[in-house]
Amino acid sequence: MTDAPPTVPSRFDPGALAARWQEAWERAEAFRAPERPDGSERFSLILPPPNVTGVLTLGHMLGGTVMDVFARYHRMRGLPTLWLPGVDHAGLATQVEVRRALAKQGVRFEELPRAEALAAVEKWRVDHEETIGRQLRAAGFSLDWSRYRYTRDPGAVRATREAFVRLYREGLLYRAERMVNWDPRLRTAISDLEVVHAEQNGTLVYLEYRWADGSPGGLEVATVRPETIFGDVAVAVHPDDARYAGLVGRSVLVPLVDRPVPIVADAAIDPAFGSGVLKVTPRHDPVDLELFRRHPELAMPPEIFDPSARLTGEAVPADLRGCDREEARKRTVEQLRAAGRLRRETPYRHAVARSERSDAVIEPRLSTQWFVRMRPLAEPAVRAVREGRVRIHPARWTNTYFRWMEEIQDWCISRQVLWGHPIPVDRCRACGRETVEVEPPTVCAHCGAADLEPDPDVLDTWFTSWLWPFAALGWPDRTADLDRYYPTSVLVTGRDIMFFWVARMMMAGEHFTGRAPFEEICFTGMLRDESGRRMSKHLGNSPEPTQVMAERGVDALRFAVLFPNPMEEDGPFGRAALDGGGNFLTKIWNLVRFTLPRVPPGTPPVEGPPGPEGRSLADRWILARYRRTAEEVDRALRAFEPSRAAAALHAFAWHDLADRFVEIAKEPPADEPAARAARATLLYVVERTVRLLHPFAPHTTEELWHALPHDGPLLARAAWPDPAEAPEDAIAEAEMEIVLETIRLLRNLRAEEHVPADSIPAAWVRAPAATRGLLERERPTVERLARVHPLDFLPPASEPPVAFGSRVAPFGECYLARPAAGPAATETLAREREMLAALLAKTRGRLADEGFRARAPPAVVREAEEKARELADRLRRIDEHLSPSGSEPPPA
RNA sequence: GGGCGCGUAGUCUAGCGGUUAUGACGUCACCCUGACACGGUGAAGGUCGCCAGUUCGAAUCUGGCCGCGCCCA
Repeated sequence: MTDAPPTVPSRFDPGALAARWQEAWERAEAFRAPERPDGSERFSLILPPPNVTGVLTLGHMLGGTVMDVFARYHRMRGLPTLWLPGVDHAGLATQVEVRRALAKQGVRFEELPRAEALAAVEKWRVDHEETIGRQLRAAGFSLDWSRYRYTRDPGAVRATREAFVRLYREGLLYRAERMVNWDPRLRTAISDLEVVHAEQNGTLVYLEYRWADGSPGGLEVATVRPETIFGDVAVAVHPDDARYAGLVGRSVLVPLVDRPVPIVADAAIDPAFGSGVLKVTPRHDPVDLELFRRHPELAMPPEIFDPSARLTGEAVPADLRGCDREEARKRTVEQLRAAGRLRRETPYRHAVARSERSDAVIEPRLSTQWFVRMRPLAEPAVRAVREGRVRIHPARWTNTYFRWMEEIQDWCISRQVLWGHPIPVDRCRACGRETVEVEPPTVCAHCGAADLEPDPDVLDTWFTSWLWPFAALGWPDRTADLDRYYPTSVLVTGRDIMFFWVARMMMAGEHFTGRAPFEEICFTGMLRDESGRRMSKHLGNSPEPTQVMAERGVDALRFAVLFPNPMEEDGPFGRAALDGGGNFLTKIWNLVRFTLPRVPPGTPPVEGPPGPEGRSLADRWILARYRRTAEEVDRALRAFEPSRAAAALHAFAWHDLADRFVEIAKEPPADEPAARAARATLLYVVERTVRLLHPFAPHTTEELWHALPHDGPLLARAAWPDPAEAPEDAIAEAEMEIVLETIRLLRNLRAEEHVPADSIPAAWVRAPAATRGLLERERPTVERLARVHPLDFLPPASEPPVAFGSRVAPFGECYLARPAAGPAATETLAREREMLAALLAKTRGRLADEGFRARAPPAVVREAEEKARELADRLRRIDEHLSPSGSEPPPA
């Protein structure tokens, strides 16, 4: 209840207001999900944990806003709602950051003692964790901080070990020597997904491998990696390649070291590549490795690179040992040239694999790592989507999901880095067997010896992340939260981590809990800058969200990322979008400022729409429009299309409510019941609109709601409006359409006739009785909004007045008295005639078509006939205006 | 190379078989009208990438071509 007339400051200051309400929500624990809620419906989702070391980007703002809209919507609908926050330790990414920071101080991370290195990372983590938390709060996200989790907290540790142990015991984990993607800068294996391929200019080098038996000449072998010749075990040709028929079985000498290797035949060789002879380096090329495995007669290949991809080992000439790949390549080529073994070099464009993390060129490397067998895990995850238990939005990504799942490769999960979850495997020095337990063991499970050596590696961060939807809720324990809020309702994330994370979570969910981890998957688009480039840290074109917030406020930013961006497409973000959001919120602010003085002191909180007593056409119309909008918002939000909901509210609030209804409401009706109804309708629609906008612009609406008569402590916990409480009214909508069209035509005439702004000319409408009745009833509105006076009416059959600007509407004609002498401007009318004539010809053409009459649905034919009749009528009336034979205008 | 998607006013975008193709930004004209100039009113601006086909009817469906983007090799 309000005693004094409530007001809001005339200036909209989004900054101060946001901080105030964020604090109020947190103090009230407004977003704390009930522990043991009643009922069966609930809404839950997890925040995709941002990297603990990073900062929030605008991309996070988009995803977070989408999630917040969903969460706030369902919370207001009364569902127990959990939105769980958390951060990801992002092992490798974090270590890279810390390494870089230390390097600036002249400290080499690799040279620090293990304990010190770990402490440095841990300190970094703690510092940055706070930043992330602050940013998430500043964004206004309605997260349940009481359930905050971190991917290396004790619960996550246990969940990770549990998952590993289960997979191990189920035979879905194995340790094996495989070709992996090796990052020589970070000196660790990484997964296929962390590798990016890019075209690059290189050189194809043609080498001469001379005959081992001393015959003159040799074979020409093309390679882009001459420095790897020391790892060769063979050269290979295609078995059907006539050029080399009969040579298979002979041997050639590896240049520079003159080690003999055999010539083998293999169908995988492309005869068109280079000379059709390929060197075989099994430890450093996946294709070569496969070939090697098909040829058991070949010798075990030598290792020629150390973990930093520097040449090493007996097979490498002493003077090249210790060189990195670039250096080695240069020097090898020089030496080959000097030795006369370099036949030629040609420019060559080829795809180079780089580490996503360090940008280092990947060195394919045969090494011993832990792998997850993915195929058995993929099947249930595919089935969940195929059977419709999980739906992907936009649906077209479903195919991509299936395709990746079908071609899935085993997942390399061991990393040779310091920071992360240690691989929970201990090897017994006594018996050599592995002990794999959830609780860290002290003795060997097989021989009981207390001489255990832990596995030196750590797990890929995603090995914890893929458990997150249930691990963050307490798994492997059967907690109340897990019981209540799992599976989660929806996952919102970017398409870029569909394979990294989404698909793997699906697999983990199905495997460890027997259920898919979410019911819906929503992929958001990517934000692009004003010149259309994708925003990325790399390009430096992604502004810092907190800075953008400082410009127009957090709500403006939320609107800016959401409103112009349909979920399925990448969307532009820039000045225009931000201004669009800010301007809209200013509009809403002023809408409430207009409303407040019209709310009498002591007005109780809005409970429903005002009764029908005294309702004007405009009142009925705005209620009907409001209802349509509220229904569309509900529909869109349930269809996971938040930007459509935002667009519907934007259009309604600005154009129907502010531009039309408020303009009409400025002149209250003379009689008290009607005036009361108008005020009550205004208050009702404005209050409800503020509610509907709350999920999109929570801070601004919270502030405004408190200025309006309200009930309850916070809008964030207030009820979502039921659209059906407002009456539908198709008649009011149709009638109002005629009134607004009349106003538009008269305003149009004013502009065309250059009527001065302060002049109020007379106007006439010639229309059939029903329309005339309607416009007579609404005369004050038309007169005021069109700025004409008086508005009079002409009978339908009357001669049209001459020398007046005129417009022809479907329902009648509008005339405006011109203030000055001179011919009426008829260009617009003539242009309209032209357009209508063309349309009429087209419509008549259709009607003349036998096929159309025979095959089109009768309703469509009838519609066309109606259209033709109406167009002919309007044309006739326009012609009357253009060549008037009419009488003098009636007296003004 | 394989797959997926997208080409609609200067820019971004809605529509995805049947009205005069939607809205925003920008542009032009008029207006500081009593919540808002971060505003109001009005206007201009489009052979819906190109070519065939299906259909009584195509921006919308199909095929081809051209251009662009993304993912996977």
